Amino acid sequence: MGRIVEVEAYIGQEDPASHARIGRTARNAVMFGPPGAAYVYLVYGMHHCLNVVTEPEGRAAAVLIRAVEPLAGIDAMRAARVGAADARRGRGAQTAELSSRRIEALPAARLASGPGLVCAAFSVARTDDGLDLCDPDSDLRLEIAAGDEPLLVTTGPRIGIDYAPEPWLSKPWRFFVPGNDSVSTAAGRNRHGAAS
DNA sequence: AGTTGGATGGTCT
DNA sequence: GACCATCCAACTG
Repeated sequence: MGRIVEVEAYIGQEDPASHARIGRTARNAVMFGPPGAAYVYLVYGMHHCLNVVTEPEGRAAAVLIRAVEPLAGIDAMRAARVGAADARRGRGAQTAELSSRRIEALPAARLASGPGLVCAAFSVARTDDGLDLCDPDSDLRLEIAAGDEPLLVTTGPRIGIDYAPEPWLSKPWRFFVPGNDSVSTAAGRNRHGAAS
């Protein structure tokens, strides 16, 4: 269990950074479905990314969960990270042990500090594509953080979409908690946009 | 502290 | 056959 501290928005087929830009396909079909569903896909042949479908059926939009601050079940997340690392083949047993050692030494805040790492820590895979994240009985679900004091959120440009033309490339559609240790480092967690 | 390149496979033309 | 909504190790300075 954790708190989401970094997300990115991909809005509509007109957004050239979105998987929906090419229209409905077998991979992105869930994005065109009802809101609240999980859209899970594989990137770079080895990492999964978890999104939440946000707009009514027919309009493709989703929010990518980029980072989660672990709050409970930290041992399970760590074990899942080790398991995900071990699952990769083509590496010698020695390097596998080294990577396992490195994960064991990781601070809890860094267990899900990136979109691929979120899925590794929470054991999210392609088989979770289409799940209803609003189902209170589901193992994988969203909950309202009741009782928490509101967190400061700031914005910045989205990460890893250099192929997208302006103005989309610079749209401040990445939202994160500035200074939070669990925000992804690739995104440069000390940077912040206009709003504060 | 910042940059670079390799791993790796599903998906679409 | 090209293209990735990434991560990490191994470099440079």
